[in-house]
Amino acid sequence: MAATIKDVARLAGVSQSSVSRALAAPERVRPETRERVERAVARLGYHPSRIARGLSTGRTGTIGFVVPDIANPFFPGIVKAAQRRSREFGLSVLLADSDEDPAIEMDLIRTLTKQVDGFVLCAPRAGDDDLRAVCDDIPVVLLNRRVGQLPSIIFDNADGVRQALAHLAALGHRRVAYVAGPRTSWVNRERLRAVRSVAAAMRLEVVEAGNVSPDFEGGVAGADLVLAASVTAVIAYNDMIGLGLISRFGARGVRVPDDVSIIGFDDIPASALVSPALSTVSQPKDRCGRAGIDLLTDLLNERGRAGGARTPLPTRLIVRASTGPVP
Amino acid sequence: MAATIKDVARLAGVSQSSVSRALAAPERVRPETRERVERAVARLGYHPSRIARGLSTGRTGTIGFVVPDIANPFFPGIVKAAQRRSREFGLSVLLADSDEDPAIEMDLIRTLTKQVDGFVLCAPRAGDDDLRAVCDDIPVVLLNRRVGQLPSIIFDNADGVRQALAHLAALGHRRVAYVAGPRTSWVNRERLRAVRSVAAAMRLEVVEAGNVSPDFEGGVAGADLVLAASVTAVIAYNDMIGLGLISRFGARGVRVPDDVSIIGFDDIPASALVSPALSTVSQPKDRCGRAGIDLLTDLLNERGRAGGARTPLPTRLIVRASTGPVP
DNA sequence: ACAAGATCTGGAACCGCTTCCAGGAGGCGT
DNA sequence: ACGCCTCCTGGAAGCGGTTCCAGATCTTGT
Repeated sequence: MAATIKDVARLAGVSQSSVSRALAAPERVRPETRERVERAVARLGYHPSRIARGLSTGRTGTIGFVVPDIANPFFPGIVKAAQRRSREFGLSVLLADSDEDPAIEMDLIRTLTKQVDGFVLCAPRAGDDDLRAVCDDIPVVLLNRRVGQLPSIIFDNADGVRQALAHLAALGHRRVAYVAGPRTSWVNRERLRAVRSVAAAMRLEVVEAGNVSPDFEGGVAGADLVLAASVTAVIAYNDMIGLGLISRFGARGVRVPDDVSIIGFDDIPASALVSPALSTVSQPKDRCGRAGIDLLTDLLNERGRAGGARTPLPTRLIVRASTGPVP
Repeated sequence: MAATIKDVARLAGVSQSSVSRALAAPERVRPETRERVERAVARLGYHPSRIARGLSTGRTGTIGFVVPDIANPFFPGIVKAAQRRSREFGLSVLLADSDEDPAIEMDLIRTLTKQVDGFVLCAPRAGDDDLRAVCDDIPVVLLNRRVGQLPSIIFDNADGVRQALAHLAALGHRRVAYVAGPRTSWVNRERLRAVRSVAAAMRLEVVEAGNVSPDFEGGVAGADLVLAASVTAVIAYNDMIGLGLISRFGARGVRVPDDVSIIGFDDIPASALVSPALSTVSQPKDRCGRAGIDLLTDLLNERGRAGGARTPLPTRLIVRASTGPVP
């Protein structure tokens, strides 16, 4: 059906090897040969079979991208950036959604291992040891999580927390709540730790509310915890929780930001659209996606695990309408 | 490195062919042979190489799934369902995001054609002829769009519109606006046509506002068009526009639903969370994703283009807080 | 007990490409 | 004119499976 390298070779009147070379390393064949091959390729509309190439080179030209939930608005931005970057490298992205289930996740990784050159892994729930095991088999870049010295791309959570607390402190708040996400989440632990230490340094009082699930419902539940703690400001583990807080506060007659200020994390699209718009710590999702692919391709090319962990990506506080002076 | 079929054959003391058979068609080998193979497989942790299998069978075990924008909350649900279904079939899904660009889209399709067995294509912007051309090369299922007799999965837009208008009519509305999406969108044309014919049948007056872009900003822009048309209810091409309408109405002091009722399309997650919550015509995204994969696998198995187009998936009006009696 | 058939098995070709290897053609120094 | 090097080229051996084919073994009917 489709033209193969043989057809090209025949039409160009050269050998298969020459066609292969003309395509892969044009400088290694005579200009005339190259031109004949190019003409034949054009006439036949030939595209080399990635499968066959994969079999002989051991490279598939595909990278696996695992996310816990593509419906979580935090991820699409990252995935899109990663895909764009991959396209520039001529790589394809095999996206896998683990449905937040660590078992499916490892299963997915195992079956995909055979058909990808490496993984970009966003696996908040998997065990450290599982991840280490995967890394032994195949190049892996971790996203939004650090495990030992494994290559990873993370955001500067501590600095994000610092910006958020400085903002609140400047508005006169002295007592703030942190609505925590899942206890097992590496990012949650990072943010919690940062909240504690930064608050201590700034002489702010901190109360921990939660853990709640990292979604709208979690925020709704968290709102009541927060109200019981009589604080004037709250930092949420993420924006979905923040949105839940706003909604529930509204329902309970608590005004935002007059009675209580709210800051989220992630800057998901919806945060800019609700009212009041949610102040949030934004993370450069596109840079994250790009950096993940870049680091992985480094790993793929220079066998010598290029770089290992990278310096964290900067975060930035976006002040919107959900934060105001202390009442 | 990894075990190959040869290693298994050696360890089991049988030939490669027997190993292959024992794995692919266990009933075609003696039970004893099968057992020896199974033991060897287990001891070696052998998994056949999909690449190699692909080369000799011509099947990759991967299907391409193209969406215009994975960040559009309409798609993740569909993609997730498709992925789950694919997993059941032992297929992988190669997700590609065309960034709403028809050129990238066709490019993506062309490069992916070599590495997938078929496509599920959600391509609202591509030309009919381009799509037909793709279908000649490789099995394709279209999503949310009908092109001639090409296999496709669509929703029952007309019935959705009917439910929406019936709801509004029951609330006493006589004059409603339709805020149209992109002129080139097949779905928009479907909905527009349905709005016209159903409204005529129900003796409702319809004014068309738009076309606007199918996002929040489009809704904001559409709101002013709607107000200028002095209607008491509006149907938006999709929920993002609906959310924009709600927001802009709020900013202009127009109360929803007291002054004007709003119905969207798609039932994206955010619609349930805003206030007032958006009434909307919901489409079974999970069934859509599943059906897409099912239809494609049918196509893949029975060469004879199984079924062609399917009957539309049912839509359902979800009444929330954005619709009320005519003022 | 023997031919005919059904079952099972191993060898080998093949899928489409890359890459190693050996050899021919041409350029250069002496 | 000779040998040596470099540059190109074609042949062939893989990569790891599947599958066709022919032969070996085992049933079965008579």
